[in-house]
Amino acid sequence: MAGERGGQNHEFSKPKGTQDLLPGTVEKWQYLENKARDLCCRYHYQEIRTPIFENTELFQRGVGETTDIVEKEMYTFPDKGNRSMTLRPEGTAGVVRAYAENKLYADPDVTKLYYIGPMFRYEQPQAGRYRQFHQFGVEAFGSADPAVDAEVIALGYSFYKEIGLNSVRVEINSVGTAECRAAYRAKLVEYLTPMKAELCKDCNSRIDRNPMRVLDCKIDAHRFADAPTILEYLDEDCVNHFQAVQRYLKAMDIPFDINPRLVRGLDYYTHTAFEYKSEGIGAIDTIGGGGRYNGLVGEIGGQDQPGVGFGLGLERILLVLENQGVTVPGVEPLDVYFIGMGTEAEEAVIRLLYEARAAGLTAEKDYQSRKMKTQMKSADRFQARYVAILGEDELKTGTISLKRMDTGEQVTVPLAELVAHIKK
RNA sequence: GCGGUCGUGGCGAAGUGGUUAACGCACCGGUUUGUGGAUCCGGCAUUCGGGGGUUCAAUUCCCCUCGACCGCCCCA
Repeated sequence: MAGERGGQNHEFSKPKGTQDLLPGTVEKWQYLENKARDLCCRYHYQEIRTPIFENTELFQRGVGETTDIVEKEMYTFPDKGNRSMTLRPEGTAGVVRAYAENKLYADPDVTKLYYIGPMFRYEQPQAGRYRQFHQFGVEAFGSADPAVDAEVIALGYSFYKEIGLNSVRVEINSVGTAECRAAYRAKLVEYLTPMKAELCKDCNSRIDRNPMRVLDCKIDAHRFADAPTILEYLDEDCVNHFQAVQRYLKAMDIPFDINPRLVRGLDYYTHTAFEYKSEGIGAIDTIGGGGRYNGLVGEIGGQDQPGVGFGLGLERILLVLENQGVTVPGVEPLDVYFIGMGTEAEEAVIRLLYEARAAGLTAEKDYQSRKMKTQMKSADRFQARYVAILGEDELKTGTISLKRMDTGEQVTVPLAELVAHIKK
């Protein structure tokens, strides 16, 4: 699990649904972040950092007024100028805003961006769900080429593979254009309405709000085997686009399943919608998702440009990694732990420590006036490769005792050779 | 927003309506003065999330509250 146990019997405790990432855990985060950066570099995506909060209206318009996110999950507050601000609930809206505001569409090439950072949604926490969570996401603007859809899907897929997650499934769908969706929606409502009385309460409310979601209902799903699918209502362009994406994925040998009922929770998607799924986080199986959003840039106020991107949940990835027993690098061991015996030696050790660190070694000493035996235990805990001991004898001769902790062998070397001896 | 389970020392974890709240791990100290990872010895919660109530008496019973975990909705 990514977070730490919380103590409540203190004056303050962390806000519900948030986590303190302590030493021992942050290394895993750094590992994921480094992998993401390296991968983005190879795919030729560049990092963008946008504000953690934006004008509320950006999300209302960008994400969609009728989405769950906007209707009930946003952290919205007035600032001192009485402007309504919102902690970003997802990454795309802010990046699109920055893209438009900074006129990045002037770039003659496709603009390929990535981000890593916290997102906020006011929800009831559970396994794999937090109020502050973190996403690694990419956005590519300026091309409607289905090859970009495929590249984005491939980038996410590669990320999972490279961090050691081999069981990720890719599901794709096409949600068409607004026009295709409207036609499909009408048909779907037509299909569902006669059976309305037999459907569960949730389904009934969803028929009006978002009929495509009804098909996903856990209670009634079995009744909809013969329901119309969006794929039957795609126009020629949409079909061509969708088929091209599939061809490109096959060309890269990226396995995927078509899920005609895949619906994403954000209103802005057009054409391609996809999710990455995995077992191992309790009731939740989506560890990432994305799609194409032609029209969103124009909606946000820029010169219209097509776009496509994804967002991956880092907490969820970490949970899956943990459940699948994938190990990631931990704390760095120490090259050398210094022990000084006596006031004079202590002072010399201060200097040696400084010099060792300047020379590139990972080095530490005791700061609690503990006796030597205890300091040796510390060195052991820190997995120090060497312990360097300086006492009166060594001071007199300008040497230092170096003990190799794995073999236990100890040698006395001239001070001048200390660093070189440890480095080899 | 709704539902379930739970809340004892740094961590894991027992426990009972009533004088000193097991145990394990970790940590600290010691086993004579400058040497770890083994053993042994000793130390380590005036207190059982917070508040209120019942009772002669509550960590143990009741209520409220906060929090954690899990699930529903929906998603990362």
